[in-house]
This record gives sequence, structure tokens and C-alpha cells, in this order.
Amino acid sequence: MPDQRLARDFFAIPAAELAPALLGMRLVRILENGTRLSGRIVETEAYVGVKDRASHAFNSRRTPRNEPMYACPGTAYVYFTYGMHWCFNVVCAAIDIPEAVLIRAVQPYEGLDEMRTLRGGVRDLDLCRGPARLCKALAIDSALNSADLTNSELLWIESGQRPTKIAQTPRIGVANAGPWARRRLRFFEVGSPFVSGTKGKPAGLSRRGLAR
DNA sequence: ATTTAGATCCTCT
DNA sequence: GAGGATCTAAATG
Repeated sequence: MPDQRLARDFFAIPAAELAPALLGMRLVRILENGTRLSGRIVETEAYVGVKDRASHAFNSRRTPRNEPMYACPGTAYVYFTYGMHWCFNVVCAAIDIPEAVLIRAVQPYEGLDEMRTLRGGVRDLDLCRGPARLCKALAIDSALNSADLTNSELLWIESGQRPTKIAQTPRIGVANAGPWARRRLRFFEVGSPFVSGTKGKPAGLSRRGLAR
């Protein structure tokens, strides 16, 4: 059954399993004016709970910001960083188990014109190539934090065609996470030019998993 | 081609 | 008061 919204049980698994499982799925966003935007997920990262030093929920730090991570699987966790960027996560595992998958890149599929407007004239390959870029291209911000992806009218995920090949590397931007910095919890579709760090060339298996 | 700096502000200590 | 799950433009080799 193609193009069907993913239900709660799809998300009720550990982040390390959901992250690769989300590759190929379609992220759908309906704007206030009714415009439908979507893209195929090509890059994800798993944040695997209270033991994960790179996670906002490390050491059971429960704060107003990361509260959505403790909500039920299928909840959106949208956070603000670096003074100007939003990033979008899919909460998973179970209620009160703070695991989540960061969506790092999608391949634009529907609503390209609107995305170009939202992103201000970058080349199409760069529209959604990176966690903050895709949030800007899909108009995802704090208004969608805590949204329930299983019944929201504005944001959800549909089934899609799975990648033929998936690669794993350490996560990006978490160098200070000690041993957790080295865990291979980043997943992407091999060969996709829409993966971050590729400069728009096909993502491969060379060192660090980035195309040279 | 690679490196650096600046933007810019919310969150937690 | 410090630093951040980033991105971009500008400077440098």
C-alpha cells in the first residue's frame, strides 16, 4: 500500500532501528495556504536515549525544551539552535523513553517552487540538503513542535520506496560526545546527491561516507 | 579547494 | 554567561 501515512506502531521502535527504516519514506508538509510540499527522506541520525551523550536527553535531563522527546512515538520534536536554525526529529521508542531520529536531508519531490521561495534562490540540490535547510524549505519551526505525525493535518510521513543501498557513519556535529561521537548512528542512501556534506555529488562510501 | 568568521538567540548552568 | 544535533559568504592558499 504505497503513499500511506505511517501509523504509531511504525515509530514505536528504538531510534537505531527507526533511523534506517525512515530512509525512502516521504515527509509531507501542508502549508497554511494549502500548498503541499514533500520530499523523500535520504539521510537520518539516531539519538538513542539517556545514555547517549550527544542527545538532548542525555543523563535523563528532562527540561521544557526536550519534553517532546518523552511523548509518544510519532511526535515531532522541533528545536532551535545556533541562533537561527530549526531542526526536526521524529520521536520514537515508547512514552517516557526519550529516543528520536533527526531528519538530516530529504530529496525535494512536491512543491519545488514554494521551496525555492522559502529558501531564497539556492540551487535545487541544496534546497533540503541539511537538517536546518530542510526545515526552512518545508516551513518547519516551533509551531510544529510536539505535533502528532500520526494525525496532524500539517505534517506527516508516508510510506515510500526504500533505498537500494544504505551506508552508516558517525553522526555530524557531535565531536564532544566522547565515545558516542564514534558510534555509526548516521544513515543515508548511497548514491544520493541530496545527502548533506556531498556538495551535491552522489553520496558514497569513501572516508566519512562523504563523496569526494 | 579549504578554512574561517559571523550571524544571532534560545536553553540551561 | 556560555555554548549549541548549522549554514553561508568571504578570505586565503
